Amino acid sequence: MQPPEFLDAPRGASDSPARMRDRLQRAIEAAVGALLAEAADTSPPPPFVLDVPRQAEHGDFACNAALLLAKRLRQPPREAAERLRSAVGDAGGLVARSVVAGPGFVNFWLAGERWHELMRSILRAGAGFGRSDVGHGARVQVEFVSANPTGPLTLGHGRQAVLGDCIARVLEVTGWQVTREYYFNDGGRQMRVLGDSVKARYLEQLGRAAAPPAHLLADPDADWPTHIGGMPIAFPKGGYQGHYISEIAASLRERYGDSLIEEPGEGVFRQAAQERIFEEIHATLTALRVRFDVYYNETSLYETGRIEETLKDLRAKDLVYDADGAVWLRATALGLERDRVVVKSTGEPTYLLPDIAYHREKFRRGFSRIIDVQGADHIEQFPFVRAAIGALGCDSNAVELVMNQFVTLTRGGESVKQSTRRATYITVDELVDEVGCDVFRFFMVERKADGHLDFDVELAKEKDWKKNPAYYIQYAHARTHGIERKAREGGIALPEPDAIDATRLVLEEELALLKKLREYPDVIARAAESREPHHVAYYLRDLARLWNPYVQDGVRHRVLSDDPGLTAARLGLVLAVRTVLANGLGVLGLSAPEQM
RNA sequence: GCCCCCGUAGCUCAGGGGAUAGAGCAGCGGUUUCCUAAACCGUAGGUCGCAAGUUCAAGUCUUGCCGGGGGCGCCA
Repeated sequence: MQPPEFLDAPRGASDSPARMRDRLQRAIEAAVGALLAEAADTSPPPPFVLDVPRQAEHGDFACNAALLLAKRLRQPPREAAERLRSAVGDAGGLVARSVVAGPGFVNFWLAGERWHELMRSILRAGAGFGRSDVGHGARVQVEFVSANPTGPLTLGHGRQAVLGDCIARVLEVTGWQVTREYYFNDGGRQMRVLGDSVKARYLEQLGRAAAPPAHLLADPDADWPTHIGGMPIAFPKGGYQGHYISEIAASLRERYGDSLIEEPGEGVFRQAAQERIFEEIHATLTALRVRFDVYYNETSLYETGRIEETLKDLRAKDLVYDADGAVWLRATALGLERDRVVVKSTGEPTYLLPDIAYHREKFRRGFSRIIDVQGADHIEQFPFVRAAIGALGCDSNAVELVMNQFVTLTRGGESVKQSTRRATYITVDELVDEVGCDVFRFFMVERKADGHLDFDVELAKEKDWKKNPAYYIQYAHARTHGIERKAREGGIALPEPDAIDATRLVLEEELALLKKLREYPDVIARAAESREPHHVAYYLRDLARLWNPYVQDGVRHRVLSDDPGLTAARLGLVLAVRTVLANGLGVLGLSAPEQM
């Protein structure tokens, strides 16, 4: 029943905690199989769960297999559980004790020695602890942010930047080869409006045009006259009102004087605005420690003929038709609720067509997994893209959507109104200046992506660091270095992993820490699989909450003591906690300071 | 009208069908000879929006309703 290598393994051999659970899992599977065979039941075994119970009294692991099995064995659950328990036995020395509990759970306690080997395996693995190879080096693309270069990044983009980056990081540590990609949406109407907005401000600054009055700019539905007091109004309806537009216009005026008056908004103005804004976006992302491997230009899809090709291929499959002077995607034929326009009656594609072409390119570029991180405002779009590329022969199941809801700001309990149109919003730059990159990232990634995020600026700015969760975790890490510094001062060397006798750690809080450390690889695996990095943030808070009090109570269990063996064991714990905190902070893209 | 998200402690939120539902902040009461008091301990606080259903077992899954947010264009 047990894998032979387990029995043969030399004591102290690398025995990863994840494998400890796997072994127990296999032992239970075998026992379940035996019980079913005895009952002449040939159906597949039930998918039971073996997990870490909330209550420590319920053991190191608890299994619900007997509850699922009871009916098929025609036995009361607790009786089935008892049979299962004895069939599993000690699982080859892995299990010290097991009991039937509650309605029919089997609770397992691992043999102490096995449990303590965990610490050595953490120290040996170091930065590799928690890593795995479930991705097998497969190529995955994570596309995120993808904001149009029409203005500074908003908090929604900031959240997405951190979220996407953390998803990429957690995939990297689980064996995927990740490409971070930003879809640079540089075609289309929005960019023309941007150019026109800059040109209008340019003309206004030269006294060649009048600015629309503020009350009209404030009203999205307002129409405005062509002239005011004999002066033409150049500013486009729905134009970009941010102060940065005027700044770009002013720099063009300084450089070119009035020689651009006859230039179209779409030319120099648009180009200058796009470049300047993109530089700023790039700088913001850099300040957030977010770096992209690829900036993919929408315009390149036109230049390489991919747009036309996609349209042609859709037409060949009878998935588009002409109506009202436009070209429609026959989405209803793909099971969706309505058809949608892919080429407007003006001859210009809508955003949908390039998006389909782009996703098709993702497959052509060899990604086996494609993750789109998108704001809730784009959610409607996704099913159409997915259905269309599926119809074109791509594996649409390989495309995933990670949706993130918007960010609201509160400052001292008061909500702060954000309005892009009126340019009365707080930018990522401003907020990062205020709270710092680490805090910003932590707050943005701490919440589940598909829920609204209430960013509490007061808490984020909190310099009373015991209240600020980001600092609380970093401080826990810094403390491990504090102890190391103290040890060095006292001439105490850090122990080698093999020289540590972890069985000296017997206090309840020490065992609680070891158990928490053991969970780390599971947390990472789960965060990666579900694309939910917030689990890592919560885990780190939990771990810090165990660690800070432990260090604090320097009377009950001082790390540095007169007992060299105990000191070595506790220094081992210090290093193990540090390793896991540092690895987890790394997955979230936060720094792990040695001193605060 | 249709679609998506949310509804869990005073507030902000975790919770992978399992046992007595958790954390942070804010309360209240304490702790300083200490590896950082930038800390810690204790305490209080809940009909998990409501109602049915599935299940041995529902905060978790299904349906309906109520409440909040967002989206529903030949805009992106």
